[in-house]
This record gives sequence, structure tokens and C-alpha cells, in this order.
Amino acid sequence: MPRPAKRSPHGERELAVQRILAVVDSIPRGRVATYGDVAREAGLPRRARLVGRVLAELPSGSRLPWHRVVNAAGRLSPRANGTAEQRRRLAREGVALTPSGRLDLARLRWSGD
DNA sequence: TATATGACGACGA
DNA sequence: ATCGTCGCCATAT
Repeated sequence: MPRPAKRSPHGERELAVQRILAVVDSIPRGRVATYGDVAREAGLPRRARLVGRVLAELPSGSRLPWHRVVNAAGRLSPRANGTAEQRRRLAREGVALTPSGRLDLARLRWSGD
């Protein structure tokens, strides 16, 4: 077994990653959360960028609903691979973007409940 | 140690 | 509503 106890700085990050993944996994179908929301829910306030970094490193075959995480502006954050896949996944669960590519956060935002 | 770069966010113009 | 700036955090060089 890898890590018995002992909290090395590196181990702390691993914990943070696990909590982030758990929060993302809990976002209900048809709802969305911002990077900042996820960070806060994971007990990591002001670490929105860490959330983005973690999601960016997810294996392509991941089963996690990463597509339900959007930025605070209500837009899909640009990335190397593009946002087409994210749009498809959202559309499939009834989440549509306005003509200008925005989401109605007031209606779709999920704050842990 | 210093600088640059991001799936970010809050603000002010 | 949009854009630029700045703050913030983690890595990479």
C-alpha cells in the first residue's frame, strides 16, 4: 500500500485532487457548476485554477461528468481540443447554450444543495 | 530564485 | 455586455 499516513506536501495535493473529482462526480445531470464552485465545495476556496488543471489531465476515457464544469462567465472555457465535445455532452442532457454561446447560470448552476 | 503560462475569477472602465 | 488588469495557485523552464 502506497501512502500509510504522513502528509507530505505532495500527498496533500493528492487529497485535494480526490476531493475535486468527488465534487465533479456529484454534479447532477442537467446542471452545471463553475470551477470556483467546485473548488469551494471541495474545501479549496480560491483554487479554481487547480480544478481546471485537474480536469485538463483527466484520461480521455474518464467517466467523470467534466462537461458540467464551466467558467464563472457562463461560457465553456477554451482548451486545446476545442469545446465541441462538451457542447454535445451538455446538449444530450438538455443543457443548451444561448445563440451567443452562454449558459443560463441563474437557472442551471448547482451549488452543492 | 525569476518568469511565463494556464479548462479561473472579481472588478472597473 | 465586453475587455483589460490584477490577484491567485500550480507547474514548467
